Order: sequence, then C-alpha cells, then structure tokens
Amino acid sequence: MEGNKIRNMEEFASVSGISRPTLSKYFNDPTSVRDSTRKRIEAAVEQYDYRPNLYAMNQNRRLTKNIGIVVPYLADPFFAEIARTLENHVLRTGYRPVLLGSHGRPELEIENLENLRLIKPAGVLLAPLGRVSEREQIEAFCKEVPTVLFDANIDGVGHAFVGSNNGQSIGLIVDYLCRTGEPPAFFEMETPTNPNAYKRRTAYLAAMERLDHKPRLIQAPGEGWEFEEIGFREGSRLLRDKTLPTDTILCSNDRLAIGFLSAAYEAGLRVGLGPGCALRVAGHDDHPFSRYTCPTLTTVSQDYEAIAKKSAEALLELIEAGSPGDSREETLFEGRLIMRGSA
Amino acid sequence: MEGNKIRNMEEFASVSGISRPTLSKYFNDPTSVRDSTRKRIEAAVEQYDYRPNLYAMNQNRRLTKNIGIVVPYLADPFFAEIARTLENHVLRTGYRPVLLGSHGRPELEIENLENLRLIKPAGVLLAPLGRVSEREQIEAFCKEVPTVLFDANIDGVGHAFVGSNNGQSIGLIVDYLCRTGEPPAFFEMETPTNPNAYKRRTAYLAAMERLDHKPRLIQAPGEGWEFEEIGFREGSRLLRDKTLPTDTILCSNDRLAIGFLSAAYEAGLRVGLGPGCALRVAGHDDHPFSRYTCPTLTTVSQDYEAIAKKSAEALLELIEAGSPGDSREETLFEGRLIMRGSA
DNA sequence: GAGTAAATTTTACGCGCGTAAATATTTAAA
DNA sequence: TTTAAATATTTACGCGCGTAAAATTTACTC
Repeated sequence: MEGNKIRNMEEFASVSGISRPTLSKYFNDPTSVRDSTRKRIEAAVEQYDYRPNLYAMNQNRRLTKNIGIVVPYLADPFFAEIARTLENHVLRTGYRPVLLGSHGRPELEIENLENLRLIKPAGVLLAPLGRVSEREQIEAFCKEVPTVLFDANIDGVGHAFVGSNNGQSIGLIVDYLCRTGEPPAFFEMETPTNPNAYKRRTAYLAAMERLDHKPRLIQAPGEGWEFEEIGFREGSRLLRDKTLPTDTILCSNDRLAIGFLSAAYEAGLRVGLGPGCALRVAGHDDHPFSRYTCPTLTTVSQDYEAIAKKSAEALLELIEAGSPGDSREETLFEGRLIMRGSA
Repeated sequence: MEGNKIRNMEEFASVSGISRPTLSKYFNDPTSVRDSTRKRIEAAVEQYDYRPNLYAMNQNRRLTKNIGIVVPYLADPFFAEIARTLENHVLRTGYRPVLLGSHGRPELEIENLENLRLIKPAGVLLAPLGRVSEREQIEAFCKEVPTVLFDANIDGVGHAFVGSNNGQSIGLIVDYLCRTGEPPAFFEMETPTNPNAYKRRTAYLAAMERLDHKPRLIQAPGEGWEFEEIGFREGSRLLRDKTLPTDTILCSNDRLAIGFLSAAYEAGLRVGLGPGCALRVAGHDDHPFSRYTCPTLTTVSQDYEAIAKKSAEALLELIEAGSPGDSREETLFEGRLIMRGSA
C-alpha cells in the first residue's frame, strides 16, 4: 500500500517512470511495447494497483475491446450453456464479453443492439430471435458492426454464420428411428419462434420421403418460450385422445420432448425401446437436462463447444482483418446421435 | 433522415435550439427539466436520432446509471430465471443492468467485481458464490459500491440481504413429509458450494428434533455445479446398495432431486405417494424444471418475483439515499409448499 | 403589472486519455 | 565501433461531455 492512490495515467507515469504515451500503448495492447518495458509497467501496476479509466480510454477509441454476445433467451439452458462457452472463448482472446439476453422479445433484441452500438464493440456474436420482422434493423446493425450470427441464420445478414446442420442431424435421427421401429411423426410448434424449427421440419419431410415413408406433422399451438409447457399440454391432449398416428415421436427440440415425456409419464405410458414400451420419443439438441429425463432422452447433439469456438474465431478474424469484406462464410457442424433410453 | 448525422451534443444543441447544459441535465435525468423543454428535446432526439456518447457521459460522472447483477452460475436455470426477473426490474427503474456470471469460479467472481468497479456502477446486486475465502475482497468492494446481496448471505457484508427463509421452508416440507409418511432423510452435498445448503441442513436437523425424529444426513461426494450428476450418481449408488435408511428423501435443492429421481427411474423404482410407490422424493427451490420431472417434483418454492423485486427496491433506496448508512436490513421471504407427484 | 422562484442560457474550465509529430534513446545488426 | 531500426519520451492538442457561476428568461403568484 503506497498510501495515496494514483488518480490518473499522468500520475502513474511519474511514479512508474514511464511516459504516458507508452503507458497508453501498453494498455491498449500489452504486446506493442518492448518486453522489458512491459515488465516494468506490470510491476508498477501491481505495486500501485492502478487501472486506467475505462470511459476515458474508450471515448477516443474508434472501437473498444468489448464483444457483445446476444442470445434470445438466457433462461433457456441451451443458450445459457452456449453463452457460457462463448464468454470463455472471448475472455481467452483478451476481449471483454458483454452478455445480453433478449428475453424472447424482438423489441428487446433491437434495444440490445442499440445499446451495444453505444459501447462501440469490436464485434458482436448474435443468436437472433428469428422473427423476420426485425430483419432490416439487424441488417443495418451488421453493416456498422462486425457481426457473426450463430444458432439461427438470417440469410445474407451478418458477416458469417455458425450453426448446426439440421438437414444432416434430423436425417440421422430419422434414419435411426426408422431402422429400429416405426417411422416417426414430427412434433413441433405450430408457429415456431426459431428458424431452425423450419429447417428441421423440412429436413424431416425430406428424410421421410427419401425412406419412402409417409411424413406426419403434429403441430402444437402456443406462443412464447415455455416449450416444456407446450410439449406437455399438447402431449397430454394427444395421449388422452389417443390420436397419435404412430408410436414414435420425433420432437423438434429437446424442450418439447421434455414436456412430452412428462405427459407420457403422467398418462402412465412407458416410453422406450424394450418390449412393454408403448411409445418412443426423441429430441434434438442434447439439452443439458436431456441426460436426466425419465427415461433419458435419445437426441442429436449440437456441438456447443465447436459452435462457440468457431463463432469466436470467425469474429476475431473479422475484427483483425479490419475491413468487413463481402464474403459470407457459413459453417455448419454435424450432429451426433446420442442414444439413450427414450428411443 | 436529416442527411448528415449529429456528431456531438454541441451540434445537437444548435440544431435543436436548446443549450448544451440543459441537454446534459436532460440526459442524466429527464425529469430534471421543465415539461415543455423535455418534450422539445424528445422531439429533437427522435428527429435527429441523436444519442450522447456513453463513454464521454460517464467519464466525468461519479456514478453511472449502470447496475451490476452478479450471479454464481448463469447456466443454472434458477439463477438464470432470477437474473431475468432482476433485469426487468432494473430496466423499469431507468437503470441499465449489466449481467455477469461467475461460472462457479471464485476468482471470476472477484474479477467480475473488479470489472464492475471500472464501470463505476450506481449499485450492484450480488448473489455470492459463498466460498468463505473471498469474503474480504467482497467486503472491500461493498464498502465502495452500494451492494445488495441476494440468495446467499454473507454475514455483515453488503448493505442489505434478500433471500429465502430456509428455516421456515425446510420446516414446512419436513412437517409435510412427516405428516404423510416416513420422516425424511436429508440428501445433500458433502461440501456444498452455497451457504444456503448449510442453513438448510441446520433447519432440517432442527425440524426433525422438534418432531422427535432421528435425523439422517446423506452426504454425496462431488464438487462443482453439476448437481444433477451428483444426485444421480450418489442416488444410483444408494439404490443399488439398498442402504437408504428410509423411503423418504428430502433433497437440499431441486437439482439434486432431479438427479435422484433419474436414478430412481433407472433403478425401476416407482416414486410418489400412492400404494406401489417405493420412494418419496422432495426438493427445494421450485426449479423451473421441477414441473416436468417424472413424477413431478414436490418442493418448496422460492418466491423469485418477490426476491427480485425487493432486491431491486432495496438497492434503489440505497442509491437514492446517497450515503450508505450503517444499518443492514435482512429480508427473508417464506417458502410455499408445492405439492406435486413425487412426495 | 410587479415580484419572485425556478428554469434556462452563456461562458468557461476540467476530466482522463488517445494520438500525432518531433526528438531522443535503446537495441541489434553490420 | 558504427549504423540503422525499433522503441520511448516530450510536447501538444483534441475528444465529448460534466458542471460551476453568473446572467438571463420564463412561469407563476398576488
């Protein structure tokens, strides 16, 4: 403790014996100064516990070291998990992640982007809600800020997209289900909030056609992000009315499946593969909780780690390239079949 | 579109016909200017799409309009949900929430607080990890920034605490379980990460003593935040070895219970109340997923909404009072019994 | 209409740092 | 040792806004 604290970089320069411009350079990029000076600075930082004023620093910089991470819904464990992974990757590269959730509301998503613009981020990782209505505003944002979309694609928007190959992953699980039992019906929301849902529906239809089976869509009414509730409600209704066209249900995502499984349990139906099982249920995403459902959920995993890694890398390339460039790279990771108890 | 954009408040002052100091006042508190001027400013803001530079604004203010929200683990739906609720409350009061998760790591928690200090927040809502080791640093932080602790208390640290009354809530469910069947054993982690866990253990012991029953603690080994996994692993072991001292298990939290339920299902045991049920399982928290377990989980709800509301209100009072004051208010909300299928 | 309090404008300075340009010093290669 | 290149220092200005003080205008009361 040196008693009185350093109030600004000027003071820190005099006590540390290093000129202010050099300090300024150091704080914006520690590698930009000579090794020996860096060590002197770091020692002085330690000794005097000095941190430059973030606001004064960023005021005159065109860009900051902030990277925005925007997800549609933070209380959805899927997004929470991917956000967590992204944060780690961003931190490791020396940037500061700024996490924003849109609470499922398109207007909040736009507000989040506007707030992000105010903090002049170096770049943004955006998993859009997917409502078409806001396309223009997101597009405008992407023209000003290097942005990588992940999870949900909006054609032509943003400088890159990283996500899952829904065609491949749905094909995989449809194949598996057809190979091991009755062809699946596809259980989804009537008006999905997410563009992946449409891709998965299309992929299901294509897969069923390829295998010469009649596709059957089951569309649950309901809005919002309470997917488990929607899956449970519609599942209960279907099981009560006994209107299921097949004994095998492929859900558009794990959260719907979790609700459906719960409905099946309440209805006293045994779900799974073996004899004595009345129903097979499969999901998609490898949701953090799919390991603990009853029975455990057969699903297709999305490679969280790979998606997060690639998104962060793509954004960093973009940032370091300086100019946006007009190529738009789309990276799709393949799903992996996760065989568990439910199908 | 007025073509060329306004670059700073000076320009905005000239085009809007309002002096810069008045504009400055307005942007720091819209209610501090006369109604008629406010309307003129708002019209001009709309017309010219001007936003003041956030960094320049905050550079000279002692405090900003930022409110930090720090939770131990964002991928835990319990914290995600409470963070979401808090964000909404903060937004409604005109402040900007800054959400930070500590990923379960004490050093990240401290880093989060340090980063928060750099942005000079008006106040902070902190749900501490609860490791005793970092107490001093958190205490030091609280001395500089108005801070309200929530969820987990650290005695004497922070200017207020808002949480659940574990004594009452555990008492409630122990009463219920004893009244409707065998007295429960208490299933918890050997070395809990959270101080609430200790409170709940103590509350369990007290409740059992009060009811003249012999308490039985079952302590699962394991570290980290994978509570479901820990509950599942230890649950499986207990059920395999048939070493359970009773047919009724009260879990220290819902996530452990979710794992335990999964283990019971895998072991082929029927969980619930009725005849033919081998086991009763109860939890604590009313976790977002406890509604969809199989069977649905009997638990004690924490009043998320009330905790979030009170925390935000307490912090705002603190901020508006100006001086910290040395009183420290502790608010505990009572749990509500949520009777579902599992017990 | 005078009188008064509240709000606004004018003027002016400061905040903490980015950064440019010229100069000086250090480092490493020749 | 000489020399050139890399790095650091000195000096100086600007960024966009906060904010204080004095002068002026506005709104409201009697």
